Amino acid sequence: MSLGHTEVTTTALFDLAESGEDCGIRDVLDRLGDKWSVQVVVELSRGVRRFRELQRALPGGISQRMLTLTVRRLERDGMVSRTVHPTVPPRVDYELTDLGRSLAHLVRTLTDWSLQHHDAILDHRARWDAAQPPE
Amino acid sequence: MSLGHTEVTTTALFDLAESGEDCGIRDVLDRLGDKWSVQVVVELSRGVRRFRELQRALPGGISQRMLTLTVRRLERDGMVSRTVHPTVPPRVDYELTDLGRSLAHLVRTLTDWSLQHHDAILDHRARWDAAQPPE
DNA sequence: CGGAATCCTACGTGATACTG
DNA sequence: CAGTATCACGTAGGATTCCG
Repeated sequence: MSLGHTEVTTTALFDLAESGEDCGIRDVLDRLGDKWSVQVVVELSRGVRRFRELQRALPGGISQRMLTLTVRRLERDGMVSRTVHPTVPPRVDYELTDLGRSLAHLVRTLTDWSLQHHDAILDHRARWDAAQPPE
Repeated sequence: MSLGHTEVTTTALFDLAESGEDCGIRDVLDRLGDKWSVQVVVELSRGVRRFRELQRALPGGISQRMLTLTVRRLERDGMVSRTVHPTVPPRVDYELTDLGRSLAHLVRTLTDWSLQHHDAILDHRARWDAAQPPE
């Protein structure tokens, strides 16, 4: 499947405000920034989910391919555990790990911030757009 | 320049864990997730910066085009103020707004979390990669 | 059911050249 | 200096098909 092993993603050195060190924030942002990871983490924070359950639960309609890629990447990073039950038909359960639950808390912080400031952002946008070249 | 007005980015409804409401988290994540915004915010959190200053300060080497796009989007969202001094040669100062400083705090939270868990993530990745089909 | 493999497209990003 | 305009490219993501 090739999830693009680490050499690719570890491009980013990043220099933080007071503590002038780089950190792995790029790895985290790459996951948070993609289209589905956050939604998957949120849904899994509600409990164990099977593959199709997860797919149907996500608003917007994720494709099988993207759901597979997303849970695989989360699993690779240790956020999600994947349990295959050798039954027929097959059954695969996905669940947040401790690390994943920690990430869920972080996501919670993000959503809280978004809720608080989203209106202000949209407001600024509207003003900025209005001030742009009438074209 | 067309920064893709709001219709495009407001695709995401998003359902949060306990509070089953959607919020503007997608707008925020789109900005946090792109390649340069976080670095720009961090650099600006250190003080006012001119265009070239900003460009030279960013590790990795951002192109003029991407720096322009990045600061424009941040300005559009109300995170950054842009001040043009009508001198020759021109001088343009960029500075975080209150909203931008609030975002900087959020970024701080993100980097802290990353610092705490990055090792664990890399660890899991190494293990996952090693466990993969030897191909 | 839970994928993998393949093909295709849109968009984010980079490189380069030009301008006031 | 601080941009804008063009082109060119890689890749995230979607649609479809096939498999155990």
